[in-house]
Amino acid sequence: MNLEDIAKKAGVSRSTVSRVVNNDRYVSPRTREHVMTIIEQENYQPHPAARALVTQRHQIIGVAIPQTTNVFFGDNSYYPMLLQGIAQTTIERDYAMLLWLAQSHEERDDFSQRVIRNRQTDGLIITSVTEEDPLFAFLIEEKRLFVMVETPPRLADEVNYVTVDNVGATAFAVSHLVEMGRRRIATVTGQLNIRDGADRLEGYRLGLERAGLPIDPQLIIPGLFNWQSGYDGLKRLLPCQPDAIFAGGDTIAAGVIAAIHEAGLRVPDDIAVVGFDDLDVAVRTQPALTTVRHSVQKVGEVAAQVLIDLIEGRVQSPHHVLMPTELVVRRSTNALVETEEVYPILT
Amino acid sequence: MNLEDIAKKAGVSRSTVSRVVNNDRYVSPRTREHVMTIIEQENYQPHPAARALVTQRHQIIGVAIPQTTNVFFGDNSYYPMLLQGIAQTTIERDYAMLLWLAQSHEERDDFSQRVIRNRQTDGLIITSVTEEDPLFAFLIEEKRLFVMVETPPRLADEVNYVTVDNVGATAFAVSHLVEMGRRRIATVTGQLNIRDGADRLEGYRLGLERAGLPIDPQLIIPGLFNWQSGYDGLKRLLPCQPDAIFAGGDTIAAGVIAAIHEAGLRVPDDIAVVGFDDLDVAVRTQPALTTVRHSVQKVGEVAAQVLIDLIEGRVQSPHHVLMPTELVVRRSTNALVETEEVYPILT
DNA sequence: TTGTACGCGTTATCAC
DNA sequence: GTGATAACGCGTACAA
Repeated sequence: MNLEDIAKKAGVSRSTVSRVVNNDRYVSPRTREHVMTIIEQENYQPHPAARALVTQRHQIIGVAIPQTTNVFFGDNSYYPMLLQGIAQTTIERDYAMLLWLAQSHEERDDFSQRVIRNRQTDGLIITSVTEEDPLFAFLIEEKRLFVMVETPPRLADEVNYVTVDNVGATAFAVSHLVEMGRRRIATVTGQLNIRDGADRLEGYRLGLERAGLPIDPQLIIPGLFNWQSGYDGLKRLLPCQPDAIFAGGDTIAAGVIAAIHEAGLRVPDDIAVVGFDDLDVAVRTQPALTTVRHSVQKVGEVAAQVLIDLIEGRVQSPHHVLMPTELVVRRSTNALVETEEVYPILT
Repeated sequence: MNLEDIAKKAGVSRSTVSRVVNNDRYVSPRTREHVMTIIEQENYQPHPAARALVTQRHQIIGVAIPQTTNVFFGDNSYYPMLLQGIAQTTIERDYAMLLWLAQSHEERDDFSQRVIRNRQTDGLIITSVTEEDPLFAFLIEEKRLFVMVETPPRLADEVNYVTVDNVGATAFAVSHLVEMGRRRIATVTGQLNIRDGADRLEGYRLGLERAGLPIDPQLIIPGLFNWQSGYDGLKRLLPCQPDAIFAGGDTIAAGVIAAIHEAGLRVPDDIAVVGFDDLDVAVRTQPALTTVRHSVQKVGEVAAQVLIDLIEGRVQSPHHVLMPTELVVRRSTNALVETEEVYPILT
């Protein structure tokens, strides 16, 4: 079934059917209705490839995740939530989503090439890009349309992105620890070559500075966004006797808490813990975790909206969005809290 | 840059360039090499829509996950692992992956329609389909090419699928509990309208039967594939004084273990626990979890291989694959085990 | 308001 | 081996 067939059945020309399909104004209500009946009766669908060939639009957006396997499906619901958000928007806007998952670190160049060479998408959403990632460089070089879901490693004012104020939110979280009477505040970071990781470390420093506290390099443990880093990190910190830990992510925080318990110490009495992201795990630690909440799903939604708006020329490049965050205070920093107290973080 | 342009630069016809691009035999080595240089020099890529229009192939496979949001990104790395496996194969076979994520339960019909009506894929991989899922019915009705990654809810001998022997593996796990001296073996199941959930319950029954143990309905708690179900499930089981729990999934098992500890009991001394899947969480419970291991990632890989083989006519429908499983014995059932012992499960 | 005619970039089928 | 040429199914100026 194609335009021609429908046209014949309806006794009109191909163009008229095409107009009906594309909601063109110049069709009389009668013919429109008539053609519509035939279309529905025959369950006709325009052929996407034929349409793409002439419009040069595919109604598909790509999502590229250049992280290695273990990060993607590690103990970590970040990517699924992001994808869910993107999916939401694509459905609303009648697009489809092409997903690119990197396999191993070694094939990074291969992966980038593959994503770039593919021409079946109208634009790209990318995340977790490290500074030296070839994908980023290629996209810039080829002048491709893309939106990042974190602050770009460079060219921040030329690139489209949607992110949260990692620096400000972390500083706010650190201030909270100070308010709770903590003075030896340590941190276990996520990957520092990912912007989110680096920015949170910067926020940690900013928070200490604002409180007039010194920055002790011994209290800064670089890690990855996973449980093990938190666990190992705390063990390394113990000799320095910290009274609070800011973890670069909630899964890190979960590892930290496990290690604190294993050392026979109590949370928050001996060491308070703050995380970032408010993942599922945050309400499941013992005690529940104080953390910075931001909706990863919402970030995904907005990123897809921005990308599609760019594709359809509704907005201009570069386009930047900063999503709001809030501090969710639970018992890992304040034993007196009922279940949780939520404070908006102004940036 | 299109075929025509390349042809002009190379001083040959469009057809010749096309032959070079598609590795046709009937091109002399000289011309092939010559054309190749131009192609690489111009960084030429055939336009996928134009190609799809004539070949009726898109080189894209679709993946549809009709589960609601919370299941997809819940405390559960099943889907990410599956996607990673599928991605691996699509990259190897030079395909791309279109991902469909359902939003809410209510829009299930909408979702199915959307997946079905889209014509940009050459075939579909679907998972977590409940018996009454409209997607399954639509796919059958429209005679679309698809592969399931679990046993189909019906028409099992007509539908392509890749799965593990849930029944046999679970029975084996239950036998292991019996060998360890357990007699009051309870279970907390996953969704019973998903085949994996139902089959594991059947395996539980089979395992008890083989051991000559009675089946006590009070010891069977239906749940979902999540932590909370395990936690709540155990609380309901406590009055029945079970000495072992088979959990329908590892995340359920993690919830079970947490609740056991909260009740002041010990694992495995008072209650032994077995899970299914060997997710990351399995080595992180206290004590580490005995579980049925099967590579979800591998299942994804194979499912994509089967689908692409079907698309390319390398194999015939219906095609069925049963993936191997093994029992990983850790301390949640046997306190004497060093770290783990692995036993293949023959089916 | 409707129809005609052309082009989008390929592959496939012929001649040569 | 190579080169014309006809599809593939659609959108869209332009003519009517």
